[in-house]
Amino acid sequence: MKRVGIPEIARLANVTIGTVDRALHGRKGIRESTRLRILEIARSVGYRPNMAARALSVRRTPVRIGICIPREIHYYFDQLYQGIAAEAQRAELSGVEAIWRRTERLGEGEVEQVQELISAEPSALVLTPGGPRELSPVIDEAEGRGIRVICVDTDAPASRRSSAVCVDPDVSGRVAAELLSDMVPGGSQVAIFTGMLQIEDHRRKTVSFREAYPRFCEGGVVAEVIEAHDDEDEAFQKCFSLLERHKALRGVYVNTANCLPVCRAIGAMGLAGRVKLVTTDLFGEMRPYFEKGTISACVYSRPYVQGELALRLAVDHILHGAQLPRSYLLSPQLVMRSTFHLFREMRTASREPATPALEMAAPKAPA
Amino acid sequence: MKRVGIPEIARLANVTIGTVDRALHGRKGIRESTRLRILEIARSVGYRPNMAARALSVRRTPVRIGICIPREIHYYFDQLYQGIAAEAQRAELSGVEAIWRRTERLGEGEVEQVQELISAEPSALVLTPGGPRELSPVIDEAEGRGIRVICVDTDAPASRRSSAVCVDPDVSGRVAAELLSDMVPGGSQVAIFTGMLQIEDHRRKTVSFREAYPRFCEGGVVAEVIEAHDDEDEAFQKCFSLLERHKALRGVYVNTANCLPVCRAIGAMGLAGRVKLVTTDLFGEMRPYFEKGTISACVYSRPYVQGELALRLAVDHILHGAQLPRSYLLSPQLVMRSTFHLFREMRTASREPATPALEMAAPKAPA
DNA sequence: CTGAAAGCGCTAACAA
DNA sequence: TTGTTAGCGCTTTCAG
Repeated sequence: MKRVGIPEIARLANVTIGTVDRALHGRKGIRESTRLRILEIARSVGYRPNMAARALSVRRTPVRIGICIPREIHYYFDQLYQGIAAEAQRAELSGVEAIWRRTERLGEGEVEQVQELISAEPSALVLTPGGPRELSPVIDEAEGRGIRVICVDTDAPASRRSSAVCVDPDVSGRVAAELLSDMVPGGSQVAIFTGMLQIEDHRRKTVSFREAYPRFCEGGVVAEVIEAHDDEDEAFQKCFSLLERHKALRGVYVNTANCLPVCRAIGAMGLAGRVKLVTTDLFGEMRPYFEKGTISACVYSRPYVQGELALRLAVDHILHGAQLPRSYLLSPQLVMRSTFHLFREMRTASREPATPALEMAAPKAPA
Repeated sequence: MKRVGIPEIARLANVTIGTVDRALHGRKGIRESTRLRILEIARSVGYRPNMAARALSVRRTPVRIGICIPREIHYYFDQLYQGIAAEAQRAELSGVEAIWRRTERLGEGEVEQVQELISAEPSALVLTPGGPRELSPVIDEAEGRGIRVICVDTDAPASRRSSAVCVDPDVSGRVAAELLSDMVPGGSQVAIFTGMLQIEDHRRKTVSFREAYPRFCEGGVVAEVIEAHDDEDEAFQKCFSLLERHKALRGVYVNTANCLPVCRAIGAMGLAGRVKLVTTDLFGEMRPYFEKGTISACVYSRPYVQGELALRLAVDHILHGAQLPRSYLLSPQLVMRSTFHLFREMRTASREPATPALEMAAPKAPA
């Protein structure tokens, strides 16, 4: 029951800690017989190494993990940050140090930042490659130097990155199509609001929705795909005129964070709840539209969870030697009126320090 | 950029490490002026404590966490086990030891097991209180001895347990109602399949569904509530005759793991996809019914995540002094045809993982 | 009030 | 082949 360490094993084996160390780690310079004897003793007393002591002792090159992610966009990357930071704090106990570089926007100046990170010689890098084309050579260079690169949220599939934690945009679009088709009658017309189709993420969500919707909804038609360029006024105007143009419209899928103007336009037309709305991001300002039933569901990529997971993969790999999956595909979380209040993203505004949350959860007040 | 420690601060401040320690920790026996001076220096050099060293230095009593959960039921508790075990393995790095006690069934002999765990004097207990009434005094005793008790999956709200990680069954029933009402026309009749209404979890899901469904679906009616006692044949028979009795039935909500016979009955009647089916648990055998569209959605409590979270709360509390929320309410995960393949539960029925290796490889030095 | 010193359990360099 | 010893950065106790 009591925790025994190397000194105790040494005592039991009538040797010194040096010898025990050699035995336990398969080092050279020890007779096979004593090694076996010591190992047997270690096993019989249930020896477990004290990792804190080890970390403290071996700290020649500290374990460092470089992180390069953008600053917030409608809380999205802020959630990603908090997820990574929460996990990084935990890893600190195990002697892991996080080196942060945050870019102003997704992809902006990331090449330079990542190169800086590489020059710090970390054991791993966690990145959101905004411009996979430009970044891929840098990623490959890092991997060439033995730095494991883990992409998070966005991927650089053509690079040699070791792993990627993402929600597949195709799945995101498809499940939105499935949900929406479940909520409208057969043959219904629906529309898509996106940001810019040049953006990989927007394009793929849009394409997979278009492709999946008619399969899920017999006779269903995607009447329009509208680019609103993540501009509030533009989105409102375009949605408003869309709804006037297509009186038969039964559903709208918004695949950017820019859903509020769409909610407002639908509300202004008195169509809240009648035109089914499926959105993509999740943040505090959406609350009233969940409550009123304007938003029927949200297909959310859970950046907080992705961040935790990405850093955890890195740490588990470095410290435990765990294998890195080539990619780690998460299911998006479906958020609805009955559940939105349970998500940390809904506690907006207040810059709370990262709670020890693996998942979104709202601590409720003591009864 | 370089990491400075207490000795370095001591040098800079022309004091010894003892004094720096006093300043940093607000201990008594230090002049206010020197304390401020040291604090200022620490801040300016960006002091971050070395957690490994602290852990090593301060830990006289090893950190143990007792865990008492049932063996698997349709993979559910097996997932819970794996979640806890995965997190426990990680925590091992930080010197946390897990003590396991698994009961044969939920609540069966748990009092004895937990009492045994208490006698091992752990820092925390993670439990699934199957019989909250009998277990509450034991929980209270543990808390009285300073052992933090964290309930997972099921709660013992009347006890003095420090925290509980759960999916609220009311929310589960409510979101099922919301989903189903979104998928059927107004005024639709639906039915509920449950296990036994004496079981708290079944009852609450059933009640909240009944209460919520008419609110979400105008004119909607819960035609029947059927207890199938988690018996396959009984469920099939009852579902079959239900579907014959109510030709107008548009949806079914199954709130136990016993959904397969319902799927079969719906299939046998040629109603797959026409009668919308919302289920509750998630396991490999459900795959074909997701693929065929028999199951429209699954409201899943993610025991794996709950397990990870519960153990993590315990560890973060003990090691980092993080506060324990009185309850941690998770949102259930909505699983659909487009996403079910992304869940670990859909992979082959996994056996218990082997006991962790005796010795971990030493952290390898970066190249 | 402040300094000095002894470990925590482990690794690693050097001695024997 | 084995033993000895010096730390890793921090907490803690005992002197001054």
